[in-house]
Amino acid sequence: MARLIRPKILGRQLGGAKISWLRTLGGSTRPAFTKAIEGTRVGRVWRRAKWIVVDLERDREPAGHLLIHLRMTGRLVVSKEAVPFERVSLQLDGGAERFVFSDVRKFGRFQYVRDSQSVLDGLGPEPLSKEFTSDWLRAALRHRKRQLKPLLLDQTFLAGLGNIYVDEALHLARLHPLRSAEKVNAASADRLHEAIQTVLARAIELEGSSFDTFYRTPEGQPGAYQHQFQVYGRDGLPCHACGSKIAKMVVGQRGTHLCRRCQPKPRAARST
DNA sequence: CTATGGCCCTGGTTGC
DNA sequence: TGCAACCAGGGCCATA
Repeated sequence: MARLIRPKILGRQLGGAKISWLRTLGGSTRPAFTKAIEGTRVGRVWRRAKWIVVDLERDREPAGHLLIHLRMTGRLVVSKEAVPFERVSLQLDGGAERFVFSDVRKFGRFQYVRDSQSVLDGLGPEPLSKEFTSDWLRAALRHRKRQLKPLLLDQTFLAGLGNIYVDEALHLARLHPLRSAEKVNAASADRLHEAIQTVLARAIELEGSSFDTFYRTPEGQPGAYQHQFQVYGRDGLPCHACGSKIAKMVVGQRGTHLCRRCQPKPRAARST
């Protein structure tokens, strides 16, 4: 999303803001937000974990950042037309185009911060960075007692994985979501490391997963990773690897999909 | 440190 | 057919 929206806003000047859902701003008031944004120019557009970061400049000097989190149904669009479920929109270059944050469920954030550290500090490593090595993962798992699925969803442990990609990565690594992290042996940790990178790289390449009317690129196009799903949303269907039925369970209030044959349950967690 | 559950929201799907 | 219950790419917070 950061990469796709970048060419549409880079270097452009931001004008008036229209805020139709206050909580989207994440705590600031309409006047404070508007004053901070108006007249700034878009510098770098980058990403950290699930945050899209838009660096702002005023007279070539740093002037804070927009921190954008799409949560479930957030979407970024540059458009002259009205966009359904607009929550925040910013004039671009005083012209007809607007930079719009649309969000059906209103969970997303489009907030201004002077300093991005407070929000971005404390996040785990990027799964596609050099920092995230199989050695790092092996060591990190060794001293954690949590179940793999909630641990991998924890952004302070590893940043950027969501429900779909955790299920897909665990299946590819042949690991049960309830397995305790400390009981993952070195070979399994290495498989998990590789699976996480494989799944994420491929999903980014295919521009994400679109299985209903939400979840679109800024062009309104669907992604294509949903065609690669091995387990997510495939409960009751045969596993592509072994043919047995994909199961669905609830782990940490999240729907969790797995193949019980490819991802056998560890003895200690055998009761659930 | 870990686990659990409520809450924030709306819309599409499921099931009676 | 109609309507209520349930579920959804996420994350915060309080409590135990």
